[in-house]
Amino acid sequence: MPELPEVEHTRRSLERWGMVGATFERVRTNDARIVRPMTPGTFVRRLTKKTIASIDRKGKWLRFILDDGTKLFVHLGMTGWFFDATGGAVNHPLQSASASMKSDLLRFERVRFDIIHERIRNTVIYVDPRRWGRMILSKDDIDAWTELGPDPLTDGIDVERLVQVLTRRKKQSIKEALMDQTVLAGVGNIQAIEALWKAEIDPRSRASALTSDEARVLARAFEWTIRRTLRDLASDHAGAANPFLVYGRKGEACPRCHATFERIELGGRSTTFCPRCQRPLGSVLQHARSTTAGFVRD
DNA sequence: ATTATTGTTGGTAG
DNA sequence: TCTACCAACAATAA
Repeated sequence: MPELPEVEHTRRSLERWGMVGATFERVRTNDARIVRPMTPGTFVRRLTKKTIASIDRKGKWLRFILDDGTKLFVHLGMTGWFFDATGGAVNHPLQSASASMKSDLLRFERVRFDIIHERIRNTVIYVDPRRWGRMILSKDDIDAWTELGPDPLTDGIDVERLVQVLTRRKKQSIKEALMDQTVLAGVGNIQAIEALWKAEIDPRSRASALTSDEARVLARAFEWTIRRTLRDLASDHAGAANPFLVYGRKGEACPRCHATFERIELGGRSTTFCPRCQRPLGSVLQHARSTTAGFVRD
């Protein structure tokens, strides 16, 4: 289900459900795909009776630190969810977390955690229809975690570093480059689309054309879309409708300039953008200055 | 029946 | 070693 904001929301939900400080009383799974290369039996044996000291996140990965120093890494893939058996599901940005949807998704239960925290028992269920998610138990940090770039929310965006790493991407579009997890951890298709719109940057521009000034605008745009998505996920109407301004809105009017949004493909991923007010890198600031003249600038 | 979907990875080529 | 491209993974939903 996940990009950075959804995974962060999931992390906060797991904390709210009492997972930090809890002990795994019983773990059940028979899904050899999600826990690979460990077998389900080994996974269950290694996790049972361990206590969770903390849960942190980098990009789209969650990391559970256990009391014996081992770590459980979790990636939600495209369709991974956590459910609290007694309460609701983690909110989904694009779909309702209604009771009917929950019971529908429970057909795809893959891992079940029975936990106990200060004598209170709870059950947390991992559901994942497409089974692209992963759960990896390891003594050390795994490569997939270590190799991630800085996380925009926890580390912030270093504008000069961004320019420097993107300068090498001579062939790649700015949008594809931003979705590379070593460039910025946690940026996926939706957040890239929303941030490029906010920054008024044409997603087809070569990544290497990004200037420092444009990178600064882009960094602010990421902060804007990440905070906005987090706020939406925490609201009680989350999942009621598409909360995004651009993603999934091909054919609709751009809220800024009222041109019609177009959909193209970049790096095999669907990309919605405004053909009028999203400009090629190199001309973005001049354009922004001319179009915001007389208006308040953020 | 066809097309699209919020992500990563492993192979290949340069 | 780094960059770039693509098929594969699985299960729906429109």
